Amino acid sequence: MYELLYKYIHNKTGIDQKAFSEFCYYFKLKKIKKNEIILMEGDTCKYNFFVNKGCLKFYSINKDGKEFTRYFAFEVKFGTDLASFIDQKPSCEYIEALEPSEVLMISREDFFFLVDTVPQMNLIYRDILEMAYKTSQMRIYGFQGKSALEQLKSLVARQPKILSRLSNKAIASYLGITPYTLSRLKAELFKEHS
Amino acid sequence: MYELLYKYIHNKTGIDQKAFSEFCYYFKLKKIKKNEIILMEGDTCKYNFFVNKGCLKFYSINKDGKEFTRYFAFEVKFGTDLASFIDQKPSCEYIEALEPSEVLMISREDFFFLVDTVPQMNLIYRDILEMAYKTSQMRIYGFQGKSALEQLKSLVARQPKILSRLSNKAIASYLGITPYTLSRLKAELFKEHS
DNA sequence: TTAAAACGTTGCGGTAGAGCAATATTTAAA
DNA sequence: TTTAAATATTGCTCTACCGCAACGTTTTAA
Repeated sequence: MYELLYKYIHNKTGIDQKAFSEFCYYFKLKKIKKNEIILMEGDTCKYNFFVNKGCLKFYSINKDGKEFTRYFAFEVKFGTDLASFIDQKPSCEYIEALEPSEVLMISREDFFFLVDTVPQMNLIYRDILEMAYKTSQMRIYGFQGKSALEQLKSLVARQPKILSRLSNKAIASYLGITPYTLSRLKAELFKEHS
Repeated sequence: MYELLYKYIHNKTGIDQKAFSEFCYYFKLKKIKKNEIILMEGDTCKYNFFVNKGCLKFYSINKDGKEFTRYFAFEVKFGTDLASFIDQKPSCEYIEALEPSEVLMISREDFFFLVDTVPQMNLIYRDILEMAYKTSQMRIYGFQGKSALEQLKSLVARQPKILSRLSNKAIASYLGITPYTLSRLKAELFKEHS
């Protein structure tokens, strides 16, 4: 149950099993059905989620009812609505499982208790903040001024398995295009590769 | 010289003049000419800049030679390429003065010395990190799926003076559109308001 | 003060992507 | 296993924005 989380924290901090076992029980296992929503817009995000299995989609819905995905969290990744989690104020996004999933969840209170008392968890939090910022920057600089086809190519380059694992709808909402356009782009990509 | 910086830190932390005066001299005044570039892409960003007067533009140039602006720092704002500043690795962006400007600059070494020794500066750094993240999120969620006109309107709503203070070229590169399109949108905006 | 350079506006045609509709394919439920 | 529902593909038309070109306006520098 805690193997992946241990591996994750060990890789980032060099923690040993004994130290890990002293706090890992703060993380609770939760099974999530496909398409189950674990955070609604407007609710306060009370947990940080570590994905053991499956995939979470973090997205918002704009005034025209269109979905925009900020982030997919696959196995061995943390994910939460940081702004809501940190300040305990209403979230602007939804979190939903795209597959039957298992997460290790930890409450804000417990999480910050560990951040303040376990040096390795302090490092992990710092890493989470830095990655969150860098990921945001990448989305701004990496996509701006690029055609949809170029964006798709760079997504595939970074995460080759993503195309076969996620639906067109999900990927399109991440790229900010329609599923129609994505379908056409995939056809083009395939043409180039043959 | 330090009035604005004192005001800024006082507002965020309640610091008093005496405590402030014990470390403010770590910030050095620098005057920057219009169009002067104070960070080049590829160089390591060694300083954090607090704008006393004028305006800094933070932007990158893509492979087609097009400029994309991430952030404008006006008076009473901090700005730096955080990723480069934190890790002391090559920057992906340029920093340039859009007006004759004055900044208070502090080196990475001194900055983190203060963050680690002055509680109020620790708070300031946390605030900078959080704002950087939230600003990024706003750019992703606030712009995606919106027409250029809607983006322009929300920019004007947030910073009404920006249209008259900055050139079309600067604003267009922030919105990810061409100056031609911006010019046409401004005409449309004006039509609506009459 | 004046000439040159930079910037802003607008007409025009071109293009990427949107979105409907019709069909094919996959997935899920009974 | 069969059928319904969700998803994917593709032709067609439409629109927002691009980008050139030509012209007007403002800024800058000598």
